[in-house]
Amino acid sequence: MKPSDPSPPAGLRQKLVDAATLALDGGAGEPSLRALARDLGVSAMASYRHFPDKAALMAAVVEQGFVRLSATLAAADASAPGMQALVAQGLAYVDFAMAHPGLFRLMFGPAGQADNAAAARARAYNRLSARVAALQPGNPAAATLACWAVVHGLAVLQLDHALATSREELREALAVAIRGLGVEHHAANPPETRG
Amino acid sequence: MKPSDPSPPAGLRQKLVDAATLALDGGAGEPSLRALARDLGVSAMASYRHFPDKAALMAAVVEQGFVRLSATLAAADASAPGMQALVAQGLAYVDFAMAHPGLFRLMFGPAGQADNAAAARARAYNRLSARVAALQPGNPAAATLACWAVVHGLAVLQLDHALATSREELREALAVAIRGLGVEHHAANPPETRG
DNA sequence: CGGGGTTTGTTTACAGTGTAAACTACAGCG
DNA sequence: CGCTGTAGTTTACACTGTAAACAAACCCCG
Repeated sequence: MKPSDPSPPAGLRQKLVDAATLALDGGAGEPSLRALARDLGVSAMASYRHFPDKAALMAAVVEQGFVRLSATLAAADASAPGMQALVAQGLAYVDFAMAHPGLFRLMFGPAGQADNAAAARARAYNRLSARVAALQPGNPAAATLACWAVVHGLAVLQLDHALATSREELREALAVAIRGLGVEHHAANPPETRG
Repeated sequence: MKPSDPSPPAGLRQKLVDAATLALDGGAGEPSLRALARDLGVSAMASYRHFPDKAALMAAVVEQGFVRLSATLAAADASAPGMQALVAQGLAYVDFAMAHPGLFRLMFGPAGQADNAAAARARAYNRLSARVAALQPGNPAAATLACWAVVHGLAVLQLDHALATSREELREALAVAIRGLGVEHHAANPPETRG
């Protein structure tokens, strides 16, 4: 394969990210740089012109993953009013994890600790936070945390050992948990459980 | 290193598991078989007398991890009555994750899908399930799921991007979520959200 | 006691990986 | 024209997981 056909002049970087994302969801774990290069008809060292090392490529993949997840979440958030938006977001979150298991695991694995990934994650978190705060004025921080935790936990659990949980059961668990969080601001006593 | 010093005759298997567990929590990702062998003063191929491949070793590590986690959880469960036992278990769960980040990630990563790991996980899940069912007769399945999800999500989130969440905030989020789940059986309408 | 079989380990060998180093083709520009 | 920067190449190396063949130590049975 001679160096003479890149249709977009500097498209390799994006192609690498996309190919890695695809391979990731293909089931087998992290693809090797060489395999990616082979798929793209390029030499093994080509990726080093765009990323300092493999971890950087993976970080880029993770970042793009968060952008997509964030967009999906935003769409779900806008699809329903009030508390139902939370449930919708939760389901979208779990759906994303199931649709892109490899990517999802990478996003929240050790590779997801890169700075750009953290920033993208923070953006998604802030949107959720605002939504939750509107519904739970009492203790928005704890409620937001708990809310994300349920959803993320559900996603990971579902992903990992398949829980044998149907989508309906998922929705129900989600609804129960979120309603539980929301109902708390109706309760009379937010007890100070002796910190 | 000549073959002439194994104090316990067949202790290599356990030593491998322990060394791998230790290395895992040392920060750097999955240790290499060769590095483990080096640490134990044994040849690179020695582990293949005890495990068919690296994945099997890791599965054994995961299994032992679940045994330990289960024991920790059981202790926490017995340390307080009623709903406080749930919060205690949740905190113990998160503490375990923080104390053994590498192991924890492995346990719930793709390596955790081996059969023995699934069995160990099921045992822990059943204990939790029983505890939750006692507190939430209305919809124990969904509540159990949600409960584990919050705790697991909290652990993973805390692990991953450090959330900058103090232990107090964690406890609070945990308490809020679990109380929310428990309070639901006080609520008048357990709605059938049209299954 | 001796001898075979199993267990536990060894050495050697190979394909695949991430990556450092040096090199090449090509763009734009003085 | 030559200079410089970019995007890619080939070559080389240390390291990985693992297959294959071999060797010592154990057990049990004669």
